[in-house]
Amino acid sequence: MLCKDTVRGNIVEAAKKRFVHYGYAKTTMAEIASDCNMSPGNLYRYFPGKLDIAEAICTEAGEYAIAKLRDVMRRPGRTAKERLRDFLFADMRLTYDQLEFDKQVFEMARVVSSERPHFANRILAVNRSLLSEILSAGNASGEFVIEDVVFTAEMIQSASVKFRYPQMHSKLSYDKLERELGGVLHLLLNGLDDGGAGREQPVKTVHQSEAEKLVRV
Amino acid sequence: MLCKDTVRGNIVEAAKKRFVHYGYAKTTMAEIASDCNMSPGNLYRYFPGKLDIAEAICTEAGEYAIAKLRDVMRRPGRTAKERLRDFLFADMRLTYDQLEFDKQVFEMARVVSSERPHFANRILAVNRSLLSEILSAGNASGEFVIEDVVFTAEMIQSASVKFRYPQMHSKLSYDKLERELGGVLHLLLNGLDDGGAGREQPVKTVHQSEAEKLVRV
DNA sequence: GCACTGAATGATTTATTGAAGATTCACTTC
DNA sequence: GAAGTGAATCTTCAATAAATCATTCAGTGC
Repeated sequence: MLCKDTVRGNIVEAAKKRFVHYGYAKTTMAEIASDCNMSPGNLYRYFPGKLDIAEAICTEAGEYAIAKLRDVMRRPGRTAKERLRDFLFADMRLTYDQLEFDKQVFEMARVVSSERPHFANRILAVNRSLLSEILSAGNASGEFVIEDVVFTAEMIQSASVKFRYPQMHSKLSYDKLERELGGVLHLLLNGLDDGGAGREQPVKTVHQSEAEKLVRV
Repeated sequence: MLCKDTVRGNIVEAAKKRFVHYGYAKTTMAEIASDCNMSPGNLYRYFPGKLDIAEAICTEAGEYAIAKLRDVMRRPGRTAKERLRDFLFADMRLTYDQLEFDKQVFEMARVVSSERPHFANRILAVNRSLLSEILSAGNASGEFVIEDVVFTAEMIQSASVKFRYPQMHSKLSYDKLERELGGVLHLLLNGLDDGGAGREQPVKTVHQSEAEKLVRV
């Protein structure tokens, strides 16, 4: 959180209120300036443009999320597998809470990541570095035997894309998403050819028949 | 492929030519009708509307893709793992070839799957049933020990979402996608805690440093 | 010369409206 | 009466006019 006492911090706070309440597109620079008791022109002494104010807000939110994830990651007394699970679920939860229920925040995030692709990449890279940390710890403890930790982190990101992109969330309830992430994680951890002993997945023949009914394309 | 001799088949063929050449939006019912030497009104004796003609075309394409995947799946003398690999790569390749290079086809697919969500679900369900077949064969041969085959097929679909949605293709070259699918597949097959012996992944410290440089959010 | 103003500028968005297109239906043809 | 017509209707699209807005900059006050 930027200091509210600085002019820059003030602008960010004022803009955040407007963006969250009315949306990015519907907020004008004049309104933000007016909220800060200054003229529109003066905003440009502190930010190159409107988009940069939004980016600053998103950066703040990103930092908050990273901090939260670090907390989750570093809870004591957990195995690397548990940490990985905690991390992926927390990440999904953060995205879901931030973007699923707030149209305006979603709009802002969409604009920023489409106009500033670099921004989204940076977030993804930080996320990957945290994942790598977990994997390395798992290597150290003997739980994992991973040669290329960063590559593997990238693959975990690829496989969990569905749980980090809100466009996909739109169709699925949080419960459904949790179930799916659980299933994918299980595969990622154990692979397809594990022993199969002590698995919690029940055999659901209902699914089979449902799927079969649909096979008519 | 529908029979060209039926009126219905004729309409589909004429519409396909137009849609592929000029795009869905830019093609008018009057044009399709004219190509079939009939009046626009008469089209409605054979299809409820324009969208249904597009859906018929997509269904045809879907059937073609399924047939191709069945061929790939049933190549003799392959292990279940190899079959799974073949299947996922072929699936990605089909999507890529059909949608990545043809703006018009992509437009049609997008319209149909957004206006007729049911359609996309059916395709996905068929795909899943083929996946299940592979997994069951793997169970039978002892390669896999999977309790709930259909659930697992669903999870494989979740984890490979990135490789079946063309929106995501936009940013990545085919080579990059192949590399990623290879990596994800490796994880899915072997899990994170496998022995690590005889792995083909080289340790690429380049990645590490690249990622680290970005970690500045 | 640093912090700021506010009118000027040019880009973008919104509203309006005329045209084009999807769909319907009363009617014809064979 | 099954197959087909084409003008009528109602929706959607596209062009453009009007307004709004982001951004700039010459100028003000301290």
